[in-house]
Amino acid sequence: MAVELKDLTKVEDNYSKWYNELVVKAGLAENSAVRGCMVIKPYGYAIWEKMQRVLDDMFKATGHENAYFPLFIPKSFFSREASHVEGFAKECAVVTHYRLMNNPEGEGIVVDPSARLEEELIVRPTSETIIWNTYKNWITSYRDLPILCNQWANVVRWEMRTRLFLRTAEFLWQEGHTAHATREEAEAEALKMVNVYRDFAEKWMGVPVVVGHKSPNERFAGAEDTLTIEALMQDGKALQSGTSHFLGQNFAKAFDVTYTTKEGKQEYVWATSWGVSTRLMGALIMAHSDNNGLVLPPKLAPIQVAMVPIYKGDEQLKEMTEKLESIAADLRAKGVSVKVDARDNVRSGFKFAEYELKGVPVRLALGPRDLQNGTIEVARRDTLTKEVVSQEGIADYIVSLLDQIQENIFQKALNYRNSMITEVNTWEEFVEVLDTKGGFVSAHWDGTPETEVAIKEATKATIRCIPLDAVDEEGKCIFTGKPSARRVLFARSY
RNA sequence: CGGGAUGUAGCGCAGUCCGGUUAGCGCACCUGCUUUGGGAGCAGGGGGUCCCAGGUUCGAAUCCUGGUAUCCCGACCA
Repeated sequence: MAVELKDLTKVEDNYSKWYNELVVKAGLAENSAVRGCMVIKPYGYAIWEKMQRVLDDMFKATGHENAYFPLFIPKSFFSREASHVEGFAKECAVVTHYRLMNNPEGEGIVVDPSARLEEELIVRPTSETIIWNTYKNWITSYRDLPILCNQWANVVRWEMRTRLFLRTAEFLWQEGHTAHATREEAEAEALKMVNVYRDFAEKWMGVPVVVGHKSPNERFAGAEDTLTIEALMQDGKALQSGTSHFLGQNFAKAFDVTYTTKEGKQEYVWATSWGVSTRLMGALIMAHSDNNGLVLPPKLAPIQVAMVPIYKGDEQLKEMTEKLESIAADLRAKGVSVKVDARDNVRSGFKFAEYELKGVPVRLALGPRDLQNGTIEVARRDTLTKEVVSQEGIADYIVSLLDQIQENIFQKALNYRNSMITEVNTWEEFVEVLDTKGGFVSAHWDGTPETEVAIKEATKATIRCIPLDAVDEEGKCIFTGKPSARRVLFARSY
């Protein structure tokens, strides 16, 4: 597998190609025979599995349970919440028939026209409606609340244009759906979960994110408030990486979900929903990769340490491999995932390049010279540096090195991200920064949807979020000059 | 759905304009020998409904008509 990555460039369309090439060549995923859908290959899926496990633990630790709801949603459920259906209607896959038959007029198989469903089924683009239709049966009293459920599932959104991991017609995700007795409790839940996402992105993926509110234009269809984590990619575009919605009583009203309070009154239930998807894989790839390929944070890397023997002849191969296996055993005992690569059909230089492409954080190489000196070569993926160290205490050394790499990857991304938040006060500056530098632009906005739309039409930039930690600051909208109370973050985005 | 491009071996492509040997190249794959501290070299070998259907022709990967698929740029993207 000879691999040559093109230069990583900041030029927008080249970056797209580069990204796509990287995803395919690193063995993460590929386009499938089905339009807009992707095949996640074992190496990519291993990363996703690790993400799943960590997130799942975080959900459990915050009191949530897993459940599963149907893939198909009756059309009538789907249309109960007006703004919800409006937001999703244009991208739904619809099941209309339930049977095939042999083609009576020739070869092949055709849809049996007599097997038309009385009511069409929507392949879920998100599960609020089917879940709230179910919650109706689960909730009668304040004693039934809160309900804190999460679902791991696939969903389908028939997008016009798709990109591996970032926007695929089918994608994997988790969606949490909670029901609460009070507005305050539901709002706190939405905030709690967006902070879980922030922790996961920063501590596990090494991707710094800005947490904030979406503007009304960018809000989830059917939500009263949408909280988001926004990450910045290396080409200066933002990526919405996870969202947590306060749904108010919209779905409770649409599905008539009420409960009896302690005082015996009937009240509508308050709701949240929150989700992250395989899009996080895209964020992981685009936040850290370099011209040699992926750079994976140790905490999510399927292989944390790759070991490559340097040898001549079978005897040396055996000798080096044995030594490496014994070091590997020490590392495995400390919970490190290790691959000893004793393949004899590719040369060591090839293996080096391959593990770099795949983003393996640490590579060890052991040759006759090392065996004689009691040393081993340690190469870091994040800095692309190599050093020769003693085999003495190597396992502990590697364990702490992995921590250092995790931290370094995050710091590097954080420094970059911080350097890419630019405050501007005039329209000219705003346009200039977007066109030349990219990244987040912190600017005043008059708070109206009309202005946001106009800015989007003029520059393709949208409000990524109104940061939670935005300080109150009097200013004038860069577009209309009307008064504004705080800055918001604009960016071009995926 | 608009604008542009492409479909030839697992992948990437040449050949198509101007029809004519047995359809070719690189990578990958298989065999052998030599190599091995950063993507090995040499020799040999296997693999093709040239996207599909129809037409023109003595003869079509190549020309014509229709279909279809994919990609890029827009539109779309809670």
